[in-house]
Order: sequence, then C-alpha cells, then structure tokens
Amino acid sequence: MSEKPKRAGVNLDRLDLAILKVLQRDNKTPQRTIAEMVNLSAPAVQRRIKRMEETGVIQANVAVIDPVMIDHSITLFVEVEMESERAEMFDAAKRSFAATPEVQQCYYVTGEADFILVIVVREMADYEALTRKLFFANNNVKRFRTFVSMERVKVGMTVPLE
Amino acid sequence: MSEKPKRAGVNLDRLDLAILKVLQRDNKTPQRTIAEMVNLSAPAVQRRIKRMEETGVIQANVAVIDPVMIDHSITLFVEVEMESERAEMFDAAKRSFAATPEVQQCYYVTGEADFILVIVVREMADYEALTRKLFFANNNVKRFRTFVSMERVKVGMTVPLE
DNA sequence: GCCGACCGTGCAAGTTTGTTTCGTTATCGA
DNA sequence: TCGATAACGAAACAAACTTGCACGGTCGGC
Repeated sequence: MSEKPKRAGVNLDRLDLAILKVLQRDNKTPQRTIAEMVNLSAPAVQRRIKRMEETGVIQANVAVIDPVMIDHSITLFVEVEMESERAEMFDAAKRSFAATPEVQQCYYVTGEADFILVIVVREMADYEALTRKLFFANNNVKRFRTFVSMERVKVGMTVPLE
Repeated sequence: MSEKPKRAGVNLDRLDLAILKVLQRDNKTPQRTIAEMVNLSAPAVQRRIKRMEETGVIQANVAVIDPVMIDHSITLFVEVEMESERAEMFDAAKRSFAATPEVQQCYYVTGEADFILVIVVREMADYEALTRKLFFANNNVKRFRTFVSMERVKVGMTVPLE
C-alpha cells in the first residue's frame, strides 16, 4: 500500500518536492549539498532534476534581477476588460499580450476584469505607446485601469510545496 | 554600518547588461559560452557576475516551477485599499503581507488601490483563511477586491535591458 | 610629460561541481 | 520462481568554476 501521489500527470514523490523546494530558492545549490539534505546521492539528485526539467515541472532556471538597479524601470498593473465574450477575441488578445516583451505577466481572470497584466517599462512614454498598441488599437478592449507600482514590497515566483 | 548603496547608482556597462540578458533567461549558461557571446574571457564574466550578485543587481538564482504541475494551485489577485494614510499603518500591512508565504508578490501602488497582491494557494479554503488573517483582522483594510486567475497566459520576471 | 595607483583583463593552474558508468538491490507481474 | 524494470550508490570522468599572477590601459598628481 504505497501511496502514489498523482500530480497533474507527473508523479512527484516527497524527495522531488524537497529538491524543488531548494531549487526554487537557490538553483545554484550544489547537487552534493542537496543530496545530503534529502538523504540521496548526487547522481540520484541529478537524475531527478533532469527528469523534472524534461517533464516541464521545472520550467526555467533564471537569475532574478532587481529592476530598481536598472535605470528607470517602472512596474505597472493593468486590469483589462473586454467588450466581447467571444473566444477568438480572447485568444487574439492573449496572443497580443504574450507577444509583447514588456508584458511580464498576463493572467486570464474572473471578476470585474478579464485580464490582469504586469508590465515593466523604462519610461512612462513607453507605457503610453504600449497602451495605444495593446488597448486603443483593439476594439474589443472596453476598459482598462492602470496602477503604478511605487514599491516592490515583495516579489517571488515560488509555489507552495510539500 | 555595512550599508550598501541602495540607489540605482551601480554603474553597469554594456557588457554587464549583455551578461544579465543571458542570465535572466537561463542562469545555467556556462560562463565560457557567455564569454564568447560578449567577447570576454570566462574569468572576466565570472567576476562581473559575482560583483552583480554582491551589489544586489542579481537578487537570486532560482528554478521556475510550473504551478500547474503541482497539485491544484490557485493564483489570485487582490487589490487592497487602506483606511488610513498613516505611514505606520502601511508599514504594518507591508510587513504582514511580506511575512505571509502565500503572498508571492506585493506591490505598493498608486490609484484606486494601495496594494496589489499576487497570492498562490492550493485550495480556496486556504484563501478564505488568508482573507480573515490579512484583511478582516486588519481594521485598516477598507476594501479588497479579488480576481481569480483561470489561466497563467504568461509569467516572467525579466527586466527590459539594453 | 612622467609616474604611480587603480582597475579590469587574459592566461594558466588548481579546485569544485556536474555527469557518466557500472554493479547492486528492490519491486512487480507473468 | 523468474525476468524485466526502475532506482540507487560508489567511483571514475569531464566540465565548469575559481584563484593567482602579470600585463596593459586610464587618471590624477607631481
């Protein structure tokens, strides 16, 4: 009676989760170090990491850069409300948003808005240009509300594990 | 008094930016490879990376995990409006939000809201518990609006470089 | 103009880390 | 019981990172 946790098509046991927990905090941690933390050998850890990268559990390995250190970077939130409910309109908008480099995050949501965007630009003029391209040029955008971030109190992309 | 210059006064030349551009896409890229790309030697690249890590330009090196692969994870947006304008109330809220693991991102913003939160939980019941703890238990929270993410169309944390 | 401190670089070891190989063990189903 | 599969650890191996050192520019004072 061994419990086999089923997770969205991929089986991850508690060792995998323990490894993920380390990697999503610091993916430069040596495999040997992880190995002793989870009571495995380095090759075992290496194989599990490789497998999780191949199956897409680990989507990417990235350096997190402080935008404040880069001259003039502004973070903005935008709630976008669409005119039509038709699926192809949403798909078009999604593709448009996803294809824009300044759009860091795009979520399709329920509630008073249809999309929420997180946008990072260097100057407000860049954002104004973006609004023309993304919103005013799109007839299906009924309304959009912008919030300007004054401070990144906390930023993370971690997932609750265990 | 080991206070670092938190201002955006760190001088990054074109080479640093080129290196960052690579690392924020894939920080596992060998230094030797980066070196060829930017026409430097591997040690030079290594020293620049180390310096940027020490000065805080590079905040962290992390593995990005697909939340969809981890059980049922729900992403939520919350606009929080505060009652009082007093600074200590904001600070208390900031500390409260930042200290909550489920709060992935917290931004202090201008506009009709004061804070915008990105929250990731496993179940809605978890979120309800959070609302009690973060919002209802705090008298200074005047109002909050929740958006439930149905789809992560795009997720990134990159900064516009060059 | 000259000199010296400073900074960043490349090269060449030296060290750490990641990867592969291989033999062993455990589990499951025929 | 037997054979297949999967996962493991130890050790050998390959690759990457790190350090020491000398060289060449730049800048400010003499």
